[in-house]
Amino acid sequence: MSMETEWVDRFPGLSRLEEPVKQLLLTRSTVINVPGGTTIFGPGNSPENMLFLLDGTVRVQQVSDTGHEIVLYRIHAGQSCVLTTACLLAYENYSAEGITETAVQAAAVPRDVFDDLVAKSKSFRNFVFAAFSKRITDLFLMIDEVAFQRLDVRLADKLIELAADKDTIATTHQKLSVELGTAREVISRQLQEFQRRGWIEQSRGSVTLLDRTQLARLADHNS
Amino acid sequence: MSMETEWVDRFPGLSRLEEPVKQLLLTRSTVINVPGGTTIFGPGNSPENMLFLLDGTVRVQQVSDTGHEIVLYRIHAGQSCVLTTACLLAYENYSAEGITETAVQAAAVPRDVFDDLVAKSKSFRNFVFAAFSKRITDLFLMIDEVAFQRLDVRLADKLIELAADKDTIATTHQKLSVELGTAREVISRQLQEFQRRGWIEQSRGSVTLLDRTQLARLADHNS
DNA sequence: CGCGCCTTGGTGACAATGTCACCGACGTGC
DNA sequence: GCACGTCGGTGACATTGTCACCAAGGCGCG
Repeated sequence: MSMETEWVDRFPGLSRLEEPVKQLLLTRSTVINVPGGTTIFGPGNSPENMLFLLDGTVRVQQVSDTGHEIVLYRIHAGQSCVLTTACLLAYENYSAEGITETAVQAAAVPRDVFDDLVAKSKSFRNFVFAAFSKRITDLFLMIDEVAFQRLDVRLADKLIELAADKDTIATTHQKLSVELGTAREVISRQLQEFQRRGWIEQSRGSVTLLDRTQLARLADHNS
Repeated sequence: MSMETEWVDRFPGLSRLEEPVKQLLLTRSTVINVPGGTTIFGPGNSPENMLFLLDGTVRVQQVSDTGHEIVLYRIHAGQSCVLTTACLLAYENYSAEGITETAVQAAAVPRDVFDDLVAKSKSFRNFVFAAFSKRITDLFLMIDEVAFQRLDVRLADKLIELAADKDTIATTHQKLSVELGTAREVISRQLQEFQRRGWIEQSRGSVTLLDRTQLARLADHNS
């Protein structure tokens, strides 16, 4: 019970909203649970609700008409799908899709409630615009990286990001190539080079970081 | 006089707003004129107003910390700087800058008026969110192009875009390389190849399209 | 178990693109 | 005329992308 009545307070960006706004969010939203590996939205599959992620992560990626894939960004617990949903509402024909990477718990807010909140609460407006701004500046950074950053630097950076607090990443060369928008062979060669230097260890379907310091040094060098 | 009182009606996205909203926009905004080549916003230079472009174009580009530059998008007459301005307000430390490519006439709307309009008018909200969505989907497309599209295809596409209705483009290889986020030498080689095929003609500081059909065929082939 | 079949990763050859160093041609200001 | 900066050309080389193909591991199924 307390789960459904207090999720707003556990949401970093929303906890400072006015009390009536919180109540509106709580009473008019539905908490949903989605298993991992589900496609939440994608081409021809627009969601009718705005989602606020309470737990889990959603991966947003894009399939090019050339058949290539690239991961655009991730939505973590405490963030909202506002922009993606808004995009879908405005432009049907875009190719990005959102996939749950883990089991996800989210609060679904209907479109009209969202519009109502934007109209009535200045702090909610700030929250929404801040989310948009953050996303756009992140996309700017991503364009810069894809266009100008060396691949070894980007891979080292991505390995550290994916490892988080663990030392072993359960992933394949293929998945890593989608993360960076490159080819599987290229990832294989770079990982071999990292392994040759003793920075990582590989086995089928997993990469283990041995020397995080050196990886970080490479990643930060030109970032 | 009629210029200052009717710009809202000449603005495609705003002409269908409610009458009171239009009045608010007109009375609380200032029409400004800026010469070409001016940096409207950039690092450490946040504008305090939202701009609605009445005439001219603004080029938004980014300087990487590696020294590379890339053009992110352009704002044309009839569009607004909403998102760029919003971004600047939220995150000071980003590296994009906006430069007027021609003499520009714009309506400047103070931040509090903008906020007021978002609160009061549903159609204005739709206008703003549509602008954000369009920008984000365009950035998605750009990431796809930078990551996966061949350079000859992108260059052919860009040449056609820059030519618009004319046949001769006044630009340098250096500027074209910034448009695509690549190196000047690469542009030089590609243009030589296009010239060898008889598709274009070059002279110092200008490119003339001779066979737009072939260029378009290359550009559309994988787009 | 043996047998397909898919996934995962390795490899070499080659193409496309990026980087670097350097050059000459052109234009501008003095 | 001369110095200087901009513009574009060139060759050598490094990095990255593409393609074709291969071998090992895992999985289901008779």
